[in-house]
Amino acid sequence: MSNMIRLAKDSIDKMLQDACAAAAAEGIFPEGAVLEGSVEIPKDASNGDYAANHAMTGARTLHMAPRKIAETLLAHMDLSGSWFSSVEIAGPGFINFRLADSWYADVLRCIASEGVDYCRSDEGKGKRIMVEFVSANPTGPMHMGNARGGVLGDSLASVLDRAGYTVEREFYVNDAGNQIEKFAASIDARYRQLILGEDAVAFPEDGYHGEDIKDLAKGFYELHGDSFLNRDETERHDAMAEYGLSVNIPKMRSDLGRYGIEYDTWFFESALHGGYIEDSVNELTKRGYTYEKDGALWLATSRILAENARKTGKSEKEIEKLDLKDDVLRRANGFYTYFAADIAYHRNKLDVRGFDKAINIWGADHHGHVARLKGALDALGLDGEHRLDVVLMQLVKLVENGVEVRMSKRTGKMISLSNLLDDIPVDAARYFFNSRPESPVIFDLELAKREDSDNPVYYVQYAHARICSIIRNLKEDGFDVPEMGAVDFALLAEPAEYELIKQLALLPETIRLAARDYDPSLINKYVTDLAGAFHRFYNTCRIRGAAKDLLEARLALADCVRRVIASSLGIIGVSAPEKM
RNA sequence: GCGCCAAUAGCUCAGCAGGAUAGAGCAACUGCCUUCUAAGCAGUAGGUCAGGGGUUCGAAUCCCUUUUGGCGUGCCA
Repeated sequence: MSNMIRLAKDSIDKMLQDACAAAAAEGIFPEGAVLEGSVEIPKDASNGDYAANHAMTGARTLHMAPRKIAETLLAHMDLSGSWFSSVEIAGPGFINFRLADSWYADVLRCIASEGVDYCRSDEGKGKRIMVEFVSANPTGPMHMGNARGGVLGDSLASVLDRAGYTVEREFYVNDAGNQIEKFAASIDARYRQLILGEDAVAFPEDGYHGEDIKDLAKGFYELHGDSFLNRDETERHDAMAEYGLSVNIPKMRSDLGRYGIEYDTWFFESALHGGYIEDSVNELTKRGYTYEKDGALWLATSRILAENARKTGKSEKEIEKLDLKDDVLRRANGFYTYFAADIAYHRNKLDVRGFDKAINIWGADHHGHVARLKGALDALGLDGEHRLDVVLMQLVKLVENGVEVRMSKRTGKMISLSNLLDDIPVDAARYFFNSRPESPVIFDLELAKREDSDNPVYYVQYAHARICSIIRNLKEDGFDVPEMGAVDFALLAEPAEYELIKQLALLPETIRLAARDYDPSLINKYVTDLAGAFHRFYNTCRIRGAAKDLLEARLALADCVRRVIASSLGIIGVSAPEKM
């Protein structure tokens, strides 16, 4: 609840504004002078704990040298009663502030009193957000891209939850449409090959070639023998599809569960096919955004997007460069396209189920789809531009011994999510894949298997286990973690202690940024930095054996670190072991 | 062709709504355990932030351009 970083920055800004107003009142600054600037945490702590650049940005508007402005501001500023012990001018005109003990003590008091809620804010105001992620085709095993999408989506959902949104996780099951027909035809061909011999039955050219299809055919055969051999093709395919999905969907669910991912909703595409897709398309027609051509029904995507672009001030030339195209909604054969189903699905999210916002985690190969889907929702009056956000993640490149391995179902060179989890621990995989979505990931399987003690995730977990061990030992000595009210935090005055507390204070701000940027990887970086600050503290500041008051203050600090590490790891789905 | 994403230490990556001397882990080298977990800490070495222009007090960060790589540009999903 308490973002001590924000509060400190805001209080600095306020002091500077007040000083500016005071200087203006004396006629030193022009009347009504307003200062703009930002307060940052300098990389180098010798430049203070916070640095303000107001004097430099104000140079132009105030017609005064930056350092002169800074001097004037300082002359009109009073630090007494603030969180800061000193302020000085440095470099080209930075105003550097140093934190006082009161701030450090307040940080620890907040963590102690707010407990698990320490990292929560109400910034999201309870708005309902749906995060849809993975949504892998149920026609085969999940791959490395799904592994990454699963981590990013689940972690992002947790981040948004901590940031005060009401979040639901959803998996969209594509259990209808073209690829299911292909899936069924593939199983059917394998089934008949099983009975009649491989050469007797042609395998569909665009079918799924994986071994898993043969396994499904075998499973089907074990259930039904050759009783389906002479049935009507439609009947056969329906049975095959139903059987295949009944095996694959629970498998996806259990694999994801193993990965620490639980969904609130598994939404089936087939539920949209009972008239809702048709209704959605009709609605677009009613609103005048469709037309018929070559027997198909088209969405005037180019018109919609061009209108949107004009609203944002784009020139006709720029719009022309967008190379906009229209999309088919209903094919000449009468079937609706995937795009039509997707429009209906997102209309369902925003309209029927009333989410304030829908966030999708998609592979970068779908990026061409984003603007079109948003445009279609705009056309439905659902403001897709603002209510649908798509996080595009770059795909995973698999490397073996330094050589790229092309993943393809055809060659069988594929590492599925369940294979991955057989080879490396869940914690390592979750930590590894939680990287910036727009950066490509190079996954070296040999390295990942080998990376046991070298993996940064253990560095973090080790810090947690270390603290637990310290607490256990001290308990044997008769010391429990003290009540925070009884602790004299002013005793914590070592540089390593200040650094550690500053790091603790950073979590709410990190969550705010991660939620704003849809980038849960910021939590990885944060918790790694926190673990580092703790390890340094551990090496310079002994707890056991210190004088009682100091021991208790340090023990209380260590316990705060333990709780913050545990809750940070919880956000990214990594466990916090008490022993290693 | 057009569009989107990327390029930072030998390797994997941080740093990106502009801020001070570009960071971390791994790998290499040197130290630190008779005291709370050495899966740790301290230090050394390692860089044309892909190349070139521009914007300004200040650019790895923003803009333009070139190069390289990935992806997209379906009556596929």
